[in-house]
Amino acid sequence: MKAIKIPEKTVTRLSIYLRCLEELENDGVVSMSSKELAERFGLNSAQVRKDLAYFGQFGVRGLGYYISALRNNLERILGLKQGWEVALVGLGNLGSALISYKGFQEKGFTISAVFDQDPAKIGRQVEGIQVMGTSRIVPVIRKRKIRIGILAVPAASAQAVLSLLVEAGVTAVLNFVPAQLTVPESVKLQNVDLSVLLKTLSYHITRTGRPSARKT
Amino acid sequence: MKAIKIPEKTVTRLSIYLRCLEELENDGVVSMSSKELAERFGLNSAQVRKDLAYFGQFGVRGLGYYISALRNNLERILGLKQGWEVALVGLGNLGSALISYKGFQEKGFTISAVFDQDPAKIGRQVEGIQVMGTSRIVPVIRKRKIRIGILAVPAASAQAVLSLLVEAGVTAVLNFVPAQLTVPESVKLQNVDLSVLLKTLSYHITRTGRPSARKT
DNA sequence: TAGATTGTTAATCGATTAACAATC
DNA sequence: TAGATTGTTAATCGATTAACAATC
Repeated sequence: MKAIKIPEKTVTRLSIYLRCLEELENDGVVSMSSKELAERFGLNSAQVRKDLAYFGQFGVRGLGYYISALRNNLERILGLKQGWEVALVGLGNLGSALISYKGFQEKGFTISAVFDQDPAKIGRQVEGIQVMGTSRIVPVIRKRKIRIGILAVPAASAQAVLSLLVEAGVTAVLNFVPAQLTVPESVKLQNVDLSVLLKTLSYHITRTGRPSARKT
Repeated sequence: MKAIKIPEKTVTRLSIYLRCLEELENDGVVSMSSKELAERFGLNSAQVRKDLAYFGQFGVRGLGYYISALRNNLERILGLKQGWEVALVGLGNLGSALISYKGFQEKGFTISAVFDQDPAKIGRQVEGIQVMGTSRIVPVIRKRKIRIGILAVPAASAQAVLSLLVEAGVTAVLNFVPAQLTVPESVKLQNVDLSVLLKTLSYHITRTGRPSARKT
């Protein structure tokens, strides 16, 4: 058994390829070369071939890739052949937003457990799900064997809640909390730090744009 | 004038450093070495020094960095000494979520214009802001000199709306739409593709975890 | 077969890290 | 001054891209 490490960036690109392949399939396209695909993605054709080659040989020399077969393979590789249950912790502004956001469901990710520590929220129904207290995190997630968590709590309690999620058996967390959090090696922590992203935009404007839209 | 290109990753790390410095300052810490700082960030000390060195000499040899002065410098570099107005386009699930999310405001980013193409939404007040039709994007953003846009519309209309934002003079866009969009060189498009992030998690579980939590 | 395109190796590019002279 | 730590150069590492033999 060889242990070729697959770059994180490759996995990210794979799901971008997949999105594009779904569109192509809908348009009735049967096959395409890595060169044509790369143009759509705005990438280099060698990169497309190399990304795919990490997982096997999916192309046909002289012809290219069959769209439908490739789409199928990418879904399998990414683990999208099955749906996933997701546990959301934190029902503040962002958490509430996420639970009513339909985008996750469409991709096969179902928020099926919601936790908050506010007694005023516990017991309420949100999008058909009863909100539970944080003391229920470990038993409920364990029982239902949920593997994905979404962390949308205040920064101060983030590490404590994250540890509970990990204890409960979650192995992948989508983290919206702007804080330096630690997880065991085996757990994947995917950070979505909106304030960092905005600051990057601020930097860009400051460096490249003429000053304007000042707000006091 | 020299044109040293500053890596995107450096800018991202700068805003992570800033968050940590704010905490340290609140704790009354006066100074710290790059080694100690790097430990907090989970990074290499040489990287911290190099990231900072792109922008000037902020340290004191033999001592380290004064927390307060460094925080101040990073705020200046990132363009956070001023507040920024932000235009939000798309008042669906995610857009509604974002407008009530208080996290942006706290960091000095104020959503001050909201657009949607749905006649049922136009004219309504949301968080004290009157929703405008998409035909108002160009005149309103131009008039108010807004430089940052948030894109939260359906994929099908994303490119058209994005082009309007660019036409209106926006130079930085936080994009939540999972689609391949194009902007002029001068415009910074920051993608936040939640479904890609979830698929990365799915991949991680599939590769590393035991199968479980199957949803049909 | 001739033309096209893959899969893969080798070259290039860029980012991270180690090392150290400069200097507080 | 002696000890510590910066700023920066050089070495290393990893990811992207060019090139091409294999082969449909």
